[in-house]
Amino acid sequence: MLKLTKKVDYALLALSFLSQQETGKVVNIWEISEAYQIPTEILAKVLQRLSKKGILQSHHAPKGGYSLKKSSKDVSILDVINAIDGPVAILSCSDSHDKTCQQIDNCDIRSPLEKIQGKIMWLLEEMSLEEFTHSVPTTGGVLHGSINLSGQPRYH
Amino acid sequence: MLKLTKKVDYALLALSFLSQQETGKVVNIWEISEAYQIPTEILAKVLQRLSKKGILQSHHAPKGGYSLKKSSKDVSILDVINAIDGPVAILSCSDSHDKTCQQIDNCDIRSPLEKIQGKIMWLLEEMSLEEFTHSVPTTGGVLHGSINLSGQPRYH
DNA sequence: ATAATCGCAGATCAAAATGGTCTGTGATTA
DNA sequence: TAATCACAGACCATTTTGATCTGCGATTAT
Repeated sequence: MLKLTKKVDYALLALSFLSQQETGKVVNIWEISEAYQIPTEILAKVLQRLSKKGILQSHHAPKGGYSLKKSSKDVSILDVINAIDGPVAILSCSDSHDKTCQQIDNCDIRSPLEKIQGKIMWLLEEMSLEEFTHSVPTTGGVLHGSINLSGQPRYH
Repeated sequence: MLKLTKKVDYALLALSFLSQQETGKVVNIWEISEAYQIPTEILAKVLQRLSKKGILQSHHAPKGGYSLKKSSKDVSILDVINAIDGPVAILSCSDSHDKTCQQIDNCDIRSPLEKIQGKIMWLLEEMSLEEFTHSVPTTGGVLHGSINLSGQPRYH
């Protein structure tokens, strides 16, 4: 299904939490897990990956914890998904060249779907953590402001 | 992960196959399963759901099978996903009101992500089966023609 | 009318992905 | 040097998904 994993949810929640602290504030796992009722062990793994990918800075000591390494507007949802789940792939066969797929040659669905995937990635890249801090006006973004040529409903 | 299920893949392949036949042509499961190496039993289920949702017409008899019920340009990817997997939900908690989610009140990620979900649904609704038949020009759609305000790469 | 050919339906099993737990290690600082 | 924190990897549980099995029901050609 077209669904985010819980780990990504946890990551986003944690990052949202951090981006609402005073900048540079160091927060430990327990505080975050407490705030959102997330099991500490799994949150630990999630935050580790985020720090490996340069999104968080870890402070490995008593009174330590994690802090944001970048400005919240420089971290996109796509960055987070990439850090936690790896690259987005709508199709299971879209990673380079999947040997198991017999019908690459006569597969008509691949390239249209890759087009959609590209657009989804772009959407995810457009939105930054900043949007999670309450007071941000509205999303902006091309799609939002553009004219709906389709005659179809827009869902937002 | 943000991935389509195999069943949806199968459905799209089958529909792509059907939309490339002469209109109204009746094709049975075996032919499709043969063309793409899909297990017949599971393909059967997939096609059944598509016919329940009014995308396919079933012909329940010898020399029977399935045919497209609508024009391929009137069936969107979203229609197919809805028929096979049920409604798209990026977040596990976004179906009406999930009791298990303790922090609905202080959840900052929900509404921004629902916004993204809406846009994804719109993308999926914009693309029809017609795009799978080779000779179609290019996608059209608002996103494609719009100006990229972001300064970021576009992925397509 | 009846047998062959097709789809319909539900139960059930297998595999994979994900979520979660457990145990122990290593860095830093009070 | 002991307390507090992150780090790391193995491991198990759960859920989702994919696939299979069995039997039934509709339609048509003979």
